[in-house]
Order: sequence, then C-alpha cells, then structure tokens
Amino acid sequence: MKNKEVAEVLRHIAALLEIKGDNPFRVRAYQRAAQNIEALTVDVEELARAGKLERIPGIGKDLAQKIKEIISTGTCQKYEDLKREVPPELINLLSIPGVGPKTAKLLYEKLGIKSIEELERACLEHRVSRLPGIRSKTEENILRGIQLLKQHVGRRPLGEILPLAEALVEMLRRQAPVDRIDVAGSIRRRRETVKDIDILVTSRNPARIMEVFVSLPLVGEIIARGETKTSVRLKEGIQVDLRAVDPACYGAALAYFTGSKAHNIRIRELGVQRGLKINEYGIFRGDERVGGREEEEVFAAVDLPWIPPELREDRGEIEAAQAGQLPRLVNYDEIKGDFHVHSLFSDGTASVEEIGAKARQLGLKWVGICDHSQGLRVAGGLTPKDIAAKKAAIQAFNRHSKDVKLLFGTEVDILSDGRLDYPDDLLREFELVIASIHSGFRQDEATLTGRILAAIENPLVHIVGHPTGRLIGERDPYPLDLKTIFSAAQKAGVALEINAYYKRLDLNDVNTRAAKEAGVLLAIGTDAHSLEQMNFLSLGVAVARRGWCEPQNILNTFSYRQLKEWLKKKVS
DNA sequence: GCCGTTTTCGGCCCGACTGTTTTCAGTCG
Repeated sequence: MKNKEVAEVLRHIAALLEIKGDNPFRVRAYQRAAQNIEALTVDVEELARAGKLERIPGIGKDLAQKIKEIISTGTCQKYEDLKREVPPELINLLSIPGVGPKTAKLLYEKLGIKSIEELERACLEHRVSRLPGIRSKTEENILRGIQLLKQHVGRRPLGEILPLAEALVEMLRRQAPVDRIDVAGSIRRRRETVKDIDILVTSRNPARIMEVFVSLPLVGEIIARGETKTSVRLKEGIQVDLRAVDPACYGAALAYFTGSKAHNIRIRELGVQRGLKINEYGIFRGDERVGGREEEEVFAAVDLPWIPPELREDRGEIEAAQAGQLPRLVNYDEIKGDFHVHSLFSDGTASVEEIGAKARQLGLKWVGICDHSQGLRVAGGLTPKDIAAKKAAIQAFNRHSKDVKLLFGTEVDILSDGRLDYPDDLLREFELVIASIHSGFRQDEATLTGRILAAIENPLVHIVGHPTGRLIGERDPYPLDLKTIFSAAQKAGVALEINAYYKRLDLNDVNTRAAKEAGVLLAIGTDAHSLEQMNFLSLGVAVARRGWCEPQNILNTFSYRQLKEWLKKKVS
C-alpha cells in the first residue's frame, strides 16, 4: 500500500471527525499525520515493518497502530465505525467553497442532503435558506460555489498562474502607490499547482491600492473587500487575495502569507514556547512588538536561520534548521544549461539556430537538442538518415558559437518490451541520450519498472526522461517501483530527469528528494517544443529546490566542459 | 490524538471577513 493511499484514509477520517463535530485537535492530528506520510521519501510500509512509525512527527502509539491496520487491511476499525455514523459522501460537500463541516452536517441532518447534486437542487428550491443560520445570501454563495466547482476552478498548474501573478504585481506597481510588493502563498513556495494568487503590499495609501486593484480590467468579480484584505476573482477564473500591511510588520506578514499553513503552525508553536506571539502583524512579547519588519526576524525569534520558501512545508525543514542542517539549495542562477529541447528535426517549432539564440538570451551555456526517435512517428521521430542532417546543423552552429554550445542528442523511445528504439550502434553516434517511455502506460508495475531498468542498464543511456509519465490534472503517474529504479540509477550513474514542462514536473518534488537521498543525479530539461517553452527551466529548478537539492545533485550546474566529461565517462 | 527546559495532563496558532446575527459562528488561509 502506497503512502498516498494511507494518507487518503487518514484524511477521510479527519474529514468525518470534523463533520461529526469531534475535538478539533484530534482532527488536526489526523490531518498532520496524513500530510507527513505523504511527504515521506521512504515507503510507510517499510517504516511500519521496522517499527519506526512513531519516528514520524505527529504520529504516536495510537496512530501508528491505526496505520499498521490500514496497511494490512486497507482500512481500520475507526474509519469503518465513522462511516456508519457519518455518510462518507458528505466529504464531497466540503469541496464546495463556502461549505464547511458545520454546514455539511446541518444539510444532512435537516434535509438529508448527501451529494452536491442534491444540494444544488435544494438551493434552487430555496429549501436551504429556511435552515437555522442560513438565509438567501448564504444559499446564493453555495450555488456560486457549486458553479465554480463544476468549472474545475480547483488547483491550476503553477506554470499557468505564475506569469499572471507577475503581471498583476507589475500593474499594481505601475498604477498604485506601492512601496514593497511580493507574491506570497503557494506561488512563492513554487508548489506545482496553486489555488489562488496571494499578493502582499505596503503603502502609505492602502485604500488607494485596493481601489486600483478592484478596478483592474482583469478582475471579474469582487468576493470580499475590507480595509486590509480584498479578494477578487479574475475573469479567467482564479482568485486573487491582496493584503496591505504596515511596513513595520512586512516581514511577519510575508512569512505568514507565504505559509504553508502547517509550517506556520510549527513556527508559532515555537514562538509560544518562548513566550512570543507571532502573527501577521509582527512578533510580540505581551503587547509589545519586538520585531517583524523583515522575514529573517521571524525565524530568528525562534532561533532558526531563514528558511527558503520552497522548503516551508513542514517536511522536516524546521528540524533541519534547528540542527543547522538545512541544504544549500541549488540557485536559479547556477543553472548553466537545458538538457531537453526539441527542434524542427522532430516535432519542435524552432530551428537549431533559433534554439541557440534563445539559450544565449536566457544566459545558458549549453542545450541538449534531443529529438524523438523513429518509433514515435506522430512526433516526427528521426529515422537514421535524418540524423546525419541534424548532426551537421548542430556542428555548424557550434563552429561559430563560442559562448553557447548545443549537444547532439536524442530522446529515444523505450519500447513496450524494454528495448530502445535505436540500435546501440546508432545510439553511440549521439553525445547525449535521454530514454523515455511514450507508450504502454497501462502495463503493470513490474513490466513498466522493468522497461526503465532495462534502459538504465544500457551503458549508452545518460538520462531517463519524465520518469513517471504523469501530466498534472490529466494523467496519473504510471505504476513504478521507484525505490528499485533509484537504486539502479545510482549504481549505473544514470541521471533521472526533472522534466520542467509545466504539466509534467516529473519527477515531482517528493520523488526528487527521494532520488537525491538515494544518491541519484538529476538532470533538468524543459522538453520544450517551442522557444517560449524554454522559459519553463526555472520551474524545474523550483522542483529541485522543493526536493532539497544542492548544486552537486543537479547536472545542470555543470559547465560545458564538465558536462562533456560526464557524458563521456558514462559511456566508457 | 500528540506531546513535554512550564508538562505524563492539559494544553494545542491566529486573525479577517461574511452573514446572520444583537455578540457570534462558520469558513478560510
């Protein structure tokens, strides 16, 4: 049983307890346990077998027992009992914005409502507004929430939203009396998907900022408007929260609104232990504000060094910071190249020369031109005779380019029987070989794992591309035994890709961290099929940082010379 | 349900905004 499935059961228990009106701290305990299990870089089953479950923060005797039960039976007695008390379908109601556990319980007890469809009907028939504590306004809000849910305005890929957030900041900067301004929230942490855009500002005239904000042409509707906090929904669907704070508490507010929620709770608890109250208005001892202008002060108040936003998930960063063992994360400006770009020779839209020029503009030193192999006909895969022309084009570019070098590469298909789509003699021609799966996603775990292992064991393969095949919001990762793959890749000196295309981000953050811990090298590639998509490289760096990677874990920090050495050594 | 340089019991992060309310509960982040 996978970590995710165990976490799911615990989360359901938390939701049912919440609806039931159980002790909120017990609810939080289940939620925290679920989160921490999901963030594990080892199998929870393994920890259970070794009797080490209680080493996971937030898991004591009781939860350890329940987790063992869940692993062996797929469920636990407590969950089954709860499901008899509270209909599990009610959990779906909680996904409606504006509907929480109390409302869900009320709807079920008074009207017998269990599904979103039933709730929508009841609202349209105005049966909901007759309930105690609910009037027409709330009924309208619930209906609107259901509409939003239907439009799939849930979590959106970071790559779609980040440019929008940056544009909003630019507009506010230009049109309003802004002093400091930052995007906070999950965007600042660079989570792979985001639910809303959080923007924080300081200004001598916050009222004016709010005024400018709500009248921006991008804004569709105003959800809430206060003096310090305004929420709107953009016409394109995403919610934006704007908060104005005093300069004296900007750092505290930035830390607070960056989150994550779980990270903040831990920081505040550390504050309480030291007799401090930490909130978005600063750091307080009694009624006296003792800091908060800069973010560093918040961490310093609880005896911690500043923690990079990408790590703030309560996945062990606080313990690492306490022990002085935070990783020295790879920086965005240490990235010297992109491993994975498609050209006109296969299904890309840019020529070799254009890719080289774009790389120069991005400040890169090298780019791997890795087109598809022959089997992938739909993607214009290269037959052996196209390959010579491509090689010539790359050599021509490199002859006259001193600062940017292109690598003659391929993204060779791993066929459904585990063979590669080019024979070894042909593969030997390339400077850089990425092997990827593009078909047979429905095979079982053993078969898929075997295909990747076969590629790893071929000494001509440098990198395994988008290892899990997932597409955010579209396709789940196919089943793989990643632990075995990591260990094989480490032994063979094969790198695994962090594919930076905004819908892939594959490996993801948690898997990247597990790979790093297994001693696997990681290679960031944009998988760009156009010049614009080469901009996504920073999303891949974000994944690396969220995966606790240091420069030495990331091959993209290599200079061209170092990289050539590595590529050669690999083949020896 | 967890957890301990305040502790093995009694705490557990903190505030904004909305709607339905005359003082607050619910939701959200």
